[in-house]
Amino acid sequence: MGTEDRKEREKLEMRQLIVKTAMQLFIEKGIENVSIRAIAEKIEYSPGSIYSYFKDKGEIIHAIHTEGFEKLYAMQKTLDDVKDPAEKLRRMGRIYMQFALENKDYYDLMFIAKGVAEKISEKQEWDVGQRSFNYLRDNVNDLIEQGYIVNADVDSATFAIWGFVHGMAALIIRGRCAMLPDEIVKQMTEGALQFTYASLLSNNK
Amino acid sequence: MGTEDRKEREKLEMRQLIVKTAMQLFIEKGIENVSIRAIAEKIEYSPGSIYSYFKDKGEIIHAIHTEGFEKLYAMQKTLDDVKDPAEKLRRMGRIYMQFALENKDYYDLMFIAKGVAEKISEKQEWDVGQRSFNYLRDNVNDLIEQGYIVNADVDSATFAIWGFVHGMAALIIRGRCAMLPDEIVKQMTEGALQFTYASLLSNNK
DNA sequence: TTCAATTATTAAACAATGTTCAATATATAA
DNA sequence: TTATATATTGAACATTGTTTAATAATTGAA
Repeated sequence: MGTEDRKEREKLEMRQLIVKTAMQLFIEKGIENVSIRAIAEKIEYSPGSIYSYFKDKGEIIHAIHTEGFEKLYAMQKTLDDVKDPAEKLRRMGRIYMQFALENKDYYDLMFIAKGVAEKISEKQEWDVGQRSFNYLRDNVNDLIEQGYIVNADVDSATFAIWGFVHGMAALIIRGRCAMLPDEIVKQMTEGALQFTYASLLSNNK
Repeated sequence: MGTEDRKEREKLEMRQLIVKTAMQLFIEKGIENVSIRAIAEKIEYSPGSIYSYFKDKGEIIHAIHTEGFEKLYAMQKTLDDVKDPAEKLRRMGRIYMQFALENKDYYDLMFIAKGVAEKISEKQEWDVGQRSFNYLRDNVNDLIEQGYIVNADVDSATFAIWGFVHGMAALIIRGRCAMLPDEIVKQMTEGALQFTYASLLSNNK
């Protein structure tokens, strides 16, 4: 009897509906301004019903968070066939900033928001983030092996590069550049990327 | 009659007491887990009373935020008599990271938390932050003039350097390095600082 | 000192939040 | 059709930030 399969499928569809709706509202009204009640109302269920599908609000956020990492990794994978690690690094930086600034709500959940990282250390679900981190780390390793980077261990260099792009993204997303016109911020970001990558990648290769 | 002066002084003392108590609780229980009621209880006043001294909770947070910038600027000023801009940059980076990691709650409010930056663009109170930013920017300008930095405009380079240290601080403070032991993170941070500053500062001066 | 006016403080109330749970409705298997 | 399992509900709870009318304390003048 396939009714159990169907039930399971329906349960999954309901979960996806909740996550999708939550994300819509997050983008629309800001992450903090979305209540369980608002999500419930939009999908025309009672608030209590959501708790049959998610343990708590954090679990919904965590589901979106995972979705975000899938998106980011998919964008990174488009660089698979870039051979030169220096060129790959430059492109990765731009892709990262592009993802962050075009998906501010996802990025916020993934790398900035509180109450998400805690879940991560509980579960083993950092995997999905680790995958993206390793994609960068592997490339930094190539950079070192091919002499583009000297006098640095792979982890320190990776952390530096990640910190650099994350820092710019986080400052912008959390409004710490709000006193400057958007256009200027854009120029500064591009200028910073060029300056930094030109400096970090030794031309004495 | 000096009673008005006294009243004003008392009002100020009360504000300071509220801010001080709020900060204590923030550090103790985490910023999100501190209610107006909890602050009121600790100073043995009614919750409503606090609203005679602050418009809303955000104004309390903003007061702490300003205090944090005073602290940071004071630390920056200890580098006033460092002549060599390269050495000054290296030290500034370490001071920044030190401030961030030893005052995580202040740093969070100043550069990461939501609902604080909004207040800033309302008022003209970004000044206090601008002062710290300019301290870095002036030094980057010196670096350019003295040939330590080439092929970069001052704003892009400043944003890059700020982004770099902020990125590392924010990742650590918001638990995105929590899967690694503290000791490793510390080493990576130090390694990243060395690697980055060595790379950014041209030795072809 | 006494009294009116200003100021400070409080307690209660509001609306909104996340979450729980007994009651109800629905769908399933016999 | 009936009994059992599942899904859904709506009301309730505790907690939040904030407002406000009532009360207490303090002030300056008579």
